[in-house]
Order: sequence, then C-alpha cells, then structure tokens
Amino acid sequence: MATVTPKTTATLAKRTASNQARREQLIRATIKSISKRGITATTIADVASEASLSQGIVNLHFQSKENLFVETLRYLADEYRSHWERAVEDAGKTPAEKIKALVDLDFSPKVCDSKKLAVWFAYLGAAKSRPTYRKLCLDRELHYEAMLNQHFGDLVDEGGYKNVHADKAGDSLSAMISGLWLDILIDPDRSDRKRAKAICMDYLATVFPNHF
Amino acid sequence: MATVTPKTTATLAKRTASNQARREQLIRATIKSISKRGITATTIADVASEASLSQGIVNLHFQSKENLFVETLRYLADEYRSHWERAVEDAGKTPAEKIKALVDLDFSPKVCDSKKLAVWFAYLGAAKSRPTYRKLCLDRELHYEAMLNQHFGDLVDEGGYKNVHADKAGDSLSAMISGLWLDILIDPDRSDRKRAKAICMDYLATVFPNHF
DNA sequence: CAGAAAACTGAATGACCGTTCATTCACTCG
DNA sequence: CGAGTGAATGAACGGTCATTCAGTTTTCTG
Repeated sequence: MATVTPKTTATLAKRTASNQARREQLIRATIKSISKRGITATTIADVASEASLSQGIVNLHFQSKENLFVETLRYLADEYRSHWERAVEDAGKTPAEKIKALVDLDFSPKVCDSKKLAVWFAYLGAAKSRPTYRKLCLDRELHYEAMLNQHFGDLVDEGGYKNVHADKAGDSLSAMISGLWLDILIDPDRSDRKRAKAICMDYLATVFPNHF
Repeated sequence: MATVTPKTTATLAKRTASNQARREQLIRATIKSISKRGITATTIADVASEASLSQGIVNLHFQSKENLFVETLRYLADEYRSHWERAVEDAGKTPAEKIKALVDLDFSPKVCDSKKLAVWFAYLGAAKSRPTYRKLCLDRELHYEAMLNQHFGDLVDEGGYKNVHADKAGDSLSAMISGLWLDILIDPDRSDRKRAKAICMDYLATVFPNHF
C-alpha cells in the first residue's frame, strides 16, 4: 500500500519505475479520473494523462481496461479492510470502544473521502450487471458486517441487553453507515462527516444507553 | 403514468402511438436495459430493440441519448413521489401509522423492485460527475426526508418523547432505508424485503417503544 | 378520397476509444 | 564503452455506437 522506491538506485524520478509502483500510480490515477468523470466517461487516455504517462502503458501493466477497473476496486476494498482491522486492534478492549472506533473510522477523512466515496458508489451502481464488481463489493460488506456483529454480540452479552437482537442492530448500523455515505456524496453541503457521525452515535446511545 | 390510447380512434394496436405513450414505452425499455446491462453498456440500439422499435425512434422522441436517460430518472423520481404521497394519504391519521405506511411502501414490490433499485443506484453512482442526475436524486431525497421529519416531529410531540431528536431520527431511518436497498441490490439471497422491513420496525420500536 | 402532416424506419456517417505494435529510450553488466 | 534488456511511447487500426436523414407508412383533415 505504501509507495516504495526500492532496490539499487537512490536517484529520484526514475523513468522506469518498479512494476508495483507503476501499477499503484495507475490505480491512483484511475480513482482520480473516475471520481472526476465517472466510470462511463473515464477513458484510458484520461488515466494515462492523469498519471502523466503514455496511452499504451495501461495495457502494458493491466492487459485491459476492464482489468484495471477490477484491480482498482480490489485496491479500495483491501485498503478499507486494512483500515478497520487496524482500528479494531488499536481501540480499547471493550466492545463499545471497538464499535466507537469503527464509527470514527467510517467518518474519518481517510475513509469518508469525497473522491473515494464517488468511486465506491460508481462501482456499486454498476454491480448489478457486473458480477465481478458485485462479488468484490459483497465480500467487503460481508466481512465488515460479520466483524461488526461479533462486537455487537459481545456488547449485548456483556451489557445484559436482554431485548436487543445483536445481528439486527449490527445490520442497522451498517445500513445506516452506507446510507449516510450516500447522503454525503449527493449533498455534501448539508451532510458532513460530523453530522453523520452524530447520527450514528445517537442511534447507539438509544439502543445501548449504558455504553454510549 | 397510466397507459392511455386517447382521443378519436377506437382501433387497437395502432402502429403510431401517441407521443406520451411512445415516450413511456421507451422509458420502460430503458429501465429494463439499464437494469440488465448497466448504464454504460446500454446502447440506443438496445433500448429500441427492447421496445421492438427502430433505431431512429429514440432521437425522434428524446433528441439525444442523454436526454432519454434524464427523462428516465425523472420518471422514476416522480413515480416514487406519487407513491409515497398516496401512501401517506391512505394511511391512518396518526403519525405512527403514516410512518409505518412509508416503511411498508419502501419495502413493497412496487418500490423495492430489483430492476428499479438497480437503475436507481446506477444513477446515484454516476451522480458525482453528472450534475443533472445529482440534482434529481437530491430533490427526491430532500422532499422525502422533509416529509418524514414532519411526521417524526408530530410523533415526538404527541408521544411525549422528550429525549428524541426528531430530525436525527428521521435522517437515521432514511439513511437506513437507502442502505437496506443497497443490501438487497448487492445480496438478494441474504437480504430480502421482509428482513429489511423487520430491521426498520425494530429500529422504530427501540426509539418509540410506545408506538411500534 | 386526395393531399398534407406526422410518425416511423433503418442504412449511412463520422466520431470516439480500446488495443496493438514498431520504435525509442534508460539502464545494467560484461 | 557497447551490446542487451525490458519499460515506455504514441501513431495507426478497427470496432462500436450516437446521430442523421431520405424514404416509407400511417393518420388526420377537409
């Protein structure tokens, strides 16, 4: 995930970069272009020019445009996953602390970024007719929800919330987060990260009054 | 919204339909094609063939492909709006009854239909880079949320829920609904309309225990 | 029923864009 | 320093598709 200039030379601005670095450079250019122009309107020429490279390079590194798009989605999904794994690890030990950390992450600039949201929803919007996109989006969601439900289960047990159904609460929060991301994407003037986070915390405080 | 064969003739199976009817026929074909192939891959030839008409007819009635797409989105937004206006009108008089009717509607086959959801999210996914799409999606959301918040406000007043912030609750539910639609779109096997509705009602029961 | 108007057709057009590939260039190593 | 390697370039190719339009069919009007 980190940019590396490896191996022998110490000279900067190499003309021929390592394979890995070029791929990442192109993926980043793709994210930029999709967020600006949309998936439909993003051409290989756009990506190349965004990366200040030539036309041919995309097919050299990714074989096809479609493959570049798939790898870009995979990159975003992997990045998101490593973010939340880290967040859970770094958070305090109690389930409530971990859930709080996840909400904080989901509305932090790292994740809840205008460009990334635009790209993410661009793929979701195409998912119905693109099995590959759908699968990647679905995997992300399933893993995230499973993990979230785990913590909700712990919280329900530990906190003695007899009437709360953990999985339903987890799915609620997860759906709410997606919906709030969408709000932020469509109406950034009215919906901002702070407000979205407040809405989530409000929900948590209502369901788990002793913990939030 | 209804198909009409108006005016003078009583003959069926007219070869040349009224302007209004043709437009609607083409819009329906567009919805079908976008849900099947996605926005990107939908060509004018697809739409025409889905409607069993000739290539040229789309430009005859809509001037351009882009215009056809905009009118299709407008059609869906108008349809949704007339659905919920009707639902609110037909529901009982209390705010709780009206809110319940809206949740029922949002997860009824009329609204929560695999084809329509796919098209709706296809447009949302393109919204960031298409001001016209964004505006139409935003208008829909703002009107819906304003109406929903109105009923939540009434419910809070009437039910004496001193600690509930009506607007936040309304925004929560609205975001949750969008998120659940997305779940249904991406993972129809796991998420179905019944489950989604149950999650919403669970939420309402938690926040407004005396009414749901 | 004639003539005009309108709806419709589908082949032709031209722009756009993904992909290919011969050539150039930077760098390494003997 | 000169030959070899593979990354990078960008012009050219070919396919796809939105749009146009001249011609055809249907409906309307008087």
